[in-house]
Parts: sequence; C-alpha cells; structure tokens
Amino acid sequence: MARLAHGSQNEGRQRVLDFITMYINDNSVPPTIREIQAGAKISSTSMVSYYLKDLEKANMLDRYKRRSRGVVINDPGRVVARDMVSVPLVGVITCGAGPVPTPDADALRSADDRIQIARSLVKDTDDLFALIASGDSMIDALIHDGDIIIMKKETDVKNGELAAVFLTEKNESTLKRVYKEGKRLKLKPENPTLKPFYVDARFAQIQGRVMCVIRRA
Amino acid sequence: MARLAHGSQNEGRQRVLDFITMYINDNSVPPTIREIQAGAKISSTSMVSYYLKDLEKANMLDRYKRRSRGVVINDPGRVVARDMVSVPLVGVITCGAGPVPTPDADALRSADDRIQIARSLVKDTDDLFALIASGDSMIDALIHDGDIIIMKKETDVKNGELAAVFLTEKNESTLKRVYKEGKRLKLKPENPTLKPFYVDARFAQIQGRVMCVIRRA
DNA sequence: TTGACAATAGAACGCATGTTCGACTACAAT
DNA sequence: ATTGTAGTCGAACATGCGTTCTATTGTCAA
Repeated sequence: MARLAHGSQNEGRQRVLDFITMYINDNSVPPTIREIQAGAKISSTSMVSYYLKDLEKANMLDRYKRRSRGVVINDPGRVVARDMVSVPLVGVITCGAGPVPTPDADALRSADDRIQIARSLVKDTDDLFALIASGDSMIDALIHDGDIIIMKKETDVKNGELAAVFLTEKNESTLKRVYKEGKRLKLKPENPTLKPFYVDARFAQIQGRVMCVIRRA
Repeated sequence: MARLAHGSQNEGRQRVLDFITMYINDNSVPPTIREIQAGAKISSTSMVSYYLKDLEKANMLDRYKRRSRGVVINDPGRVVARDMVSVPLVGVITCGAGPVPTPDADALRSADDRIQIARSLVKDTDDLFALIASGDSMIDALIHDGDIIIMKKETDVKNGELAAVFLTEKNESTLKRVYKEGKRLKLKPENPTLKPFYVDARFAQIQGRVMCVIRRA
C-alpha cells in the first residue's frame, strides 16, 4: 500500500505542475523556483526542488540543470510554436464572380487577421495567404460558404494540382485541378460526379495553388 | 543621412534577433544575456544590452526588466503555443459504409498521431478527436477523400449542427446537418443542390459533432 | 581641429536563482 | 522501542545573470 505522510504530497506536486503550465501560458517563459514556491503555495524552495525532482522522474517535465527557469513541461498534446505557421488573411473570394485577389508582399505582412495552421499541412510556408470563400458557387470544388482557403502564390502548377485559374474571357476565377494537354488546359472539378472542361491555355492564368482548405462547422 | 560608426550596428542587432529566435525554437526558453553574447558573437554583455534596448525601442521585442531570460520576440506572424490545440488522430472514417469509431478517453490520450489546429477554429477543446475521411462517399457533406475531420464526442446536438449520425437500420454513419422535427430527424446534406431526408429519431443516434474539416491539397 | 555622439569594451555590483545540507517529524515495518 | 524512509523546513552557499559605470575610439558636422 502506498504510504502517505503529512499532507498527501501528490496534491503539492499537482499544484506545482499546474502552476508551471499556467505561468508559461501567461508569460511564455517558465517560472523560477521561487516563483513556483509563491504561486503554487509551497512552503519552501527545497520543497519545490523536491517536487520537481519527482515530476522529472515521473517524466512529466524536463529540466536543464543549474539554468534559471530551466523547466519544460512534457505534454504529448503540447503544441510547439515552431510547428505552426501564421498565414495572413487577405480577403474574400467569390469564385465564379471575378478574379481571386493576389496580394503583394506588403499586404501579406500587414494583414490584421491571421490563420494559424500546422506546418505539416502545407510543407512549404513561403508566399502563403488565406481567403474566405463566399457563396455557394464553389460546390464543384467541394468548397463551402465560409471555408478558409490557404493558397500559395504561384504562376505555374504541376499536372493534377488544385489551383485558382483566372479565365480572361469570362473575367472570373475558378478552383479546379489543372492538367496541361498541349495548347489547352483541362480543368477538373473536385467533385467526381462532375465533368471536366477545357480552355485554351492563352485565356487561362494560374493565380495560385490551393494548399489547404479549412471548414469551421 | 544615417550615421554609421565602426561596424554597422545593424548587423549585430540582426544577429542578436536571429539568435534569440533560434534559441527559443531550440530550447523553448529565451536565452540569457551572456548566452546571446556567445551565440550571436557579440563582444560584451553591455553591447548585447545596448542592442536589446535598441530592438525594444524598434518594437521588435519586449523585455521584462531585471528578470532572467526576460526577452520575448515580438513578431506578428509568431504563433503562440497556447492558441493551439493538439487533437489525437484516432482512425479512418468510411462514411456510408459503417459506423464512425467513437474512441474512449484512453484512446484519445495515447494516440500516436496528432493534428494541430488553432483554438479559435474549435472554441471548445474538450473531447476532440480527428478522423481521416476515406472514399468519395461523403461528397454530399462536401468532404473529400483524405480530408481530416475534427469531431467532438457528443450524444446530442442543437438544430442545424453538422453531426455524425449512426443509422441503426442501415448500420452506417453519415455526416449531415441535423434538425429535430417532432419524432423524426431531418438530415440535410451540406451540398445545397441535394435534398434532405428524414429518419425516425429512434433509429438514429448522434455520435459526435463536426467541429472542423481540413483538406490538404 | 574640436565638440558631440554613436559604438565599443571590460569589469564590477548586486540581486536573482538553483542547489545543498542539516535537522526534525510522522508513519510503517521490524 | 528501534529503525528506515518519505516528507518537511529554513537557511546558507555558489553561481547565474541583468544592470550599470567608466573609459576609449571612430565618425560626422561645424
């Protein structure tokens, strides 16, 4: 049977762990031993040290010895900032009713709103921007009203990539899978129940590649 | 005209900034003055202090005075870990060909793969899990083969919410918007070109609510 | 040339901070 | 009772670390 002395030390341990988590959230820097002592209501720094050693043994946190603020929470669900990118939200896209806006470098840097996504979803993180889809005109690209579309600015794509194509004759943009077939482009809807159609390559202009689509329910 | 003394101090400033960024990425803790000195090849701690004051004035970083490691990078594109959640990826969903798996708490904690998403996309972060859509059988929910579906475990939903519904008579799950109409449920496809259909509420079981759908191109 | 000032160096000051140590207490097994 | 061990406390020690001070040098404007 487990031995319990004075007050169950598990309680203090948990308080320490919780406080460190909270502190990092608030300050984006881990606390010092003495800050933990005060914040988690521990009676002495040696007790904090004691709990910390315990938590480290239980693999709940890592420590850099002798470094100030050298505690790192060890949480499998923890997100590391370097795994994420922040993409500027530059506007609304009404597919089938005009061109997709293609922002310049300045617009990308100064955007007010930003969308955070995992790096693993987009691989290459350069020249990304985000658009909000508007209207139901993009059903054939399986895109819904309000969806967030993450795009990469590009003027050419490989066969079979999903891209925003500006059709000069119609003066509108559309999202389709693009295949080059000689002097013409095959534009294939994402929806397999719909037929592809073809345009003369001279009247079609690649605006960007769709990297990711995010729908909030 | 700007005055340039010895070596352009802009260079040193930049080295300091870059080093801090890198250091935080590697250690998830900001560096000390002396670590910056060594890492960014600065000749003295007072020079580091000098640069730091400069960078702070230029609003490129914030400092907590007199606190050890009290530097925080000030980057609009910087992602803060607390804004993100990590969702366990628990399986594949083949809609229209069986039930959606509903994992228990253990499965959620021990999942190998995880999907990182912004908190703002899901609001409530409890009981979330992620599924990969398989096959083209979910077109009427505007969901594509390979899409990541973020779900929240729930047994009831509000009218108009998108949910996974298990149909006991067909022994399969489907993703639809759900409306309660007396003793029956109206299940409405996301695709506005498709008609809703109705089931007896006794033969339908809510499995979870769709919080978010992510498509990688 | 000279005065003003940014840029630079090195060292020292002093509080911040992790660590350690000795002593003391409560509880369980012997 | 004795002994061992986990839990606890307070204080002291040794660095860690931000800050500051003085002195020096290079550059530009007057």
